[in-house]
Amino acid sequence: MVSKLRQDIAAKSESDGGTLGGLRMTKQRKLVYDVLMDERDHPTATEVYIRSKQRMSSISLATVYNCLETLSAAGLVKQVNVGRDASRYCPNLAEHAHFICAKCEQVFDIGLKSDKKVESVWALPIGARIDHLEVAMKGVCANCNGAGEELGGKG
Amino acid sequence: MVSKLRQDIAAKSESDGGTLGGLRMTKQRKLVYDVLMDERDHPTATEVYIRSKQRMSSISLATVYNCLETLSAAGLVKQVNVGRDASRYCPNLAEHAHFICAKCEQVFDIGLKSDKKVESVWALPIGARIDHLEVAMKGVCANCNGAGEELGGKG
DNA sequence: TTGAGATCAAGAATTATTCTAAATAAAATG
DNA sequence: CATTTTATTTAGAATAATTCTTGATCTCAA
Repeated sequence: MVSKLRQDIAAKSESDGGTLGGLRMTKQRKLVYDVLMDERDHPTATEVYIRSKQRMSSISLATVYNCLETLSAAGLVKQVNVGRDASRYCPNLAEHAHFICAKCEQVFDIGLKSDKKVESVWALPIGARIDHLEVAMKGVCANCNGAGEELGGKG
Repeated sequence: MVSKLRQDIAAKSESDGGTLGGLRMTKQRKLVYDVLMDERDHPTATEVYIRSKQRMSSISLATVYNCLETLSAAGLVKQVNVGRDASRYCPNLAEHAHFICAKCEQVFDIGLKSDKKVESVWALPIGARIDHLEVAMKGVCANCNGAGEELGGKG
């Protein structure tokens, strides 16, 4: 059902307007969404703003925030939080965790092992309703780890 | 080894000063730590500040931030982040996740099921080093769920 | 075309947090 | 014990991300 939604959005992206699941697909919203899809590197709101401005110079930062918020609320993108850093945004709707490298600051999507479920390891509180689960990891990526460590790089 | 550390801190808390694993246990640091131990409800820095001020009226917010940062770095407390909310602090050193209720805003510690490991469900990137893993859940707690829903409360 | 409601833009406001600089306290040295 | 050194605390300024406000603009439906 997620991929069905994807197709619908792609279709909308072709045209000029229309709605999507009650969400009006305005030029700005489409643009922001396209920016996220084009380079799936978990940009921050400011980075999305910079990229969006290259294609629509009139767009404002506030609008980018609005769009990201709207798209998140509609379930079309995910807001990614790692520690206290600025939020990042991600159009990968599959269940996944995030790993950020403390050196190069790249963010990686971490998928579930097949047949595994996140909730399976936690002693969840009985009677509670879990609406949202976020898993964030910080460390050093394979590339930065080992390689370059002795060069005394930035981190 | 964690509980050994605990005892040491408790001991220090009795006396006036001393060091602990290279960490100088100043009045302020002890106070902040005691505040966290006395009411283990995951207070924010501001809440810790308010409680600390009741016992040492001269303490400043900056110092509370300093102490929380120092204690976190020393591994004596954990900084808890859920979404974009203000950080909360927790002296529970066991591996656990956090669940925050969107209605009453209470934070619950969620333990691992016995014999389970967090990493077991994730397809971790080969060659990367994971230093830190944080699991945050949001939803409605057992108490707020079911009870009170029809009363049209705040959230 | 017109009116209502949604969305956008610009900039002000807010909030949590960090930084800075001076004052104080504690530890080390003689 | 007096002095020097170093770490910590304090108060307030600064920062950064995000949200809010207001007026303008757009879109939809009649």
